[in-house]
Amino acid sequence: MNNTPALSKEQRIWQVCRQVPTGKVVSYGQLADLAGLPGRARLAGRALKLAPDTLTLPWHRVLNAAGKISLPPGSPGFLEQQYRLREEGVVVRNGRVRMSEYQWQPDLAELLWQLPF
DNA sequence: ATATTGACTTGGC
DNA sequence: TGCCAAGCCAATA
Repeated sequence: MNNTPALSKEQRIWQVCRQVPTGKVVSYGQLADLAGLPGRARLAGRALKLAPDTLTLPWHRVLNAAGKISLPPGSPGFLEQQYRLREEGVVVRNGRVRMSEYQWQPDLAELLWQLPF
């Protein structure tokens, strides 16, 4: 029988975020969609904010739908995200990246295999 | 119990 | 390009 406890919405967001490959990015809305939470972009943002550092999530690969870093420009978080993205070879100009070039397009069947739900 | 606040998105102008 | 209004809903106030 199945004793696996259901994952919280935040945990599902975290699980999907873990699958985003180096050098690629996703939007909050896309992250929510892939986690089975359509229309819940805000929840995705909140989930990342609440994520424990011990999870070492690639949170920096998550941008808003316009391809822009959603943290306050110049803030510590903004600067760290920009730095981390550049470390992976992602070109960031004015706090923004070209989604047409870097947006992750996952193979849904494969993603399904990876996720615990 | 009502109101405001977000690491957001989309459509319309 | 940019601004605005809706829609979203858990957490805060």
